[in-house]
Amino acid sequence: MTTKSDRTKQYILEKVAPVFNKNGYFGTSMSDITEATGLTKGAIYGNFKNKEDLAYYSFYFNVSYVMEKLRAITETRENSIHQLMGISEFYKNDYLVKLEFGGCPILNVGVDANHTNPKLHKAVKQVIKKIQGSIFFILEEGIKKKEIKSEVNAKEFSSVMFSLIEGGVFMSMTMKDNSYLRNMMNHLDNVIQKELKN
Amino acid sequence: MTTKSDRTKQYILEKVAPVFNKNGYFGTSMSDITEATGLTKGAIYGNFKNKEDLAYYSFYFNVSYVMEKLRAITETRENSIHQLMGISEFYKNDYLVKLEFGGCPILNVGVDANHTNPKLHKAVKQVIKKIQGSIFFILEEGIKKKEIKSEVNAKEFSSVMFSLIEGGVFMSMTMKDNSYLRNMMNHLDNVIQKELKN
DNA sequence: AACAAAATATACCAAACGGTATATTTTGTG
DNA sequence: CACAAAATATACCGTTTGGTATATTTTGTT
Repeated sequence: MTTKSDRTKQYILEKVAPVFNKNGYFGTSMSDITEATGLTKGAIYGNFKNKEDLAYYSFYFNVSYVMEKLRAITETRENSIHQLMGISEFYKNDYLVKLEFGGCPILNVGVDANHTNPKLHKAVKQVIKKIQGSIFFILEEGIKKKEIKSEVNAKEFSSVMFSLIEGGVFMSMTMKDNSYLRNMMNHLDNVIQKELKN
Repeated sequence: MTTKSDRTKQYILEKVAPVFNKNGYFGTSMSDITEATGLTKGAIYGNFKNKEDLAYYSFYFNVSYVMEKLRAITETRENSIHQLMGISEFYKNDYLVKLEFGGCPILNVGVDANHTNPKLHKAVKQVIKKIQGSIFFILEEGIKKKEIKSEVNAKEFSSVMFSLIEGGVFMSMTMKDNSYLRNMMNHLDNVIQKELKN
């Protein structure tokens, strides 16, 4: 059973998470937050310890969408090559539509929190490690199943693949031009076909 | 002849530009600025119109280092392939050393200003266009001189190459791990050799 | 429907914010 | 070295900041 507080917490995150994602930690004030939610400080501070706490949960709220999508892709496809291509496809199509959200929370908070908020920065690092770990796992399984060339360095490739994604996301977001991310994912597809596929 | 004001302006930028680069626009307060410079508000506002103005010049101050380096690389090398490899080399070696600076200003301000500061955001877009334009020019010249395959899409490749760089920079900065950018530049070298070189 | 507990609103706090008017000091020139 | 102009420091402004104590309302249970 969900309590009133649980529902309000969720509601607040829904409204506030995109604001943090767009404006950053210092760029988001408590009055931005009360305005976005239509609630008062009493309600906000009754549900979250402080601004940092709220930013922290907002980050995970934002990141959960991507995490869920990636999980779904890797679960519904058996072949490792198809899994990797699925990720690329996601960023090529679905992802850019979701940019009303304010772009990639990993990128945004990664930059925003790097020199200013150790707790948030640590959270970003953990999420990156987790996603990169998932890619690494797909690669290793693919090598085992002989779908992927045995000489592929899974650690290195997972690093490059994630960097490719974030690079494309940054450029498309900043330039307001989808072609950057699309070009990057086409490039990734090409690399997968030529360098990975057995 | 340089006036006192000119010298102070330069001094302020030297001290303040890294602070803006690290902490972002809202994360940098006027007291951070007076503290970093050892000057008072009177001196700051006597030399810059306001905080935004200072952030604007700080961005160009930060970006000038990279611009200068890239210019030097393309000027000292004749062959287009060597020019591109030179850029990769720069990011692999020199660049990571300069990270005390607070990372790539294009990345940082690109993310920071995107939804909060149109003037700064516009400045970032212009710088990106300029650098990407330089890469594009190298590619086209290389194609003309038959150093680069004629079927290469220069527009697309310049887009991918810049995205590769920023992706690697973001990951290395966020993860505090040089290998991301190094892996990306190795990947770029590989692509240049295999897909570009005639 | 009563009523305690939980949740939200109101009213307030000191501190910090960006910015300015003015006083003081430093600078360069005759 | 005098002296006006330029540059910097000081003192202050109203507003907003994140946060809290308390009053009021809403909620769920008997």
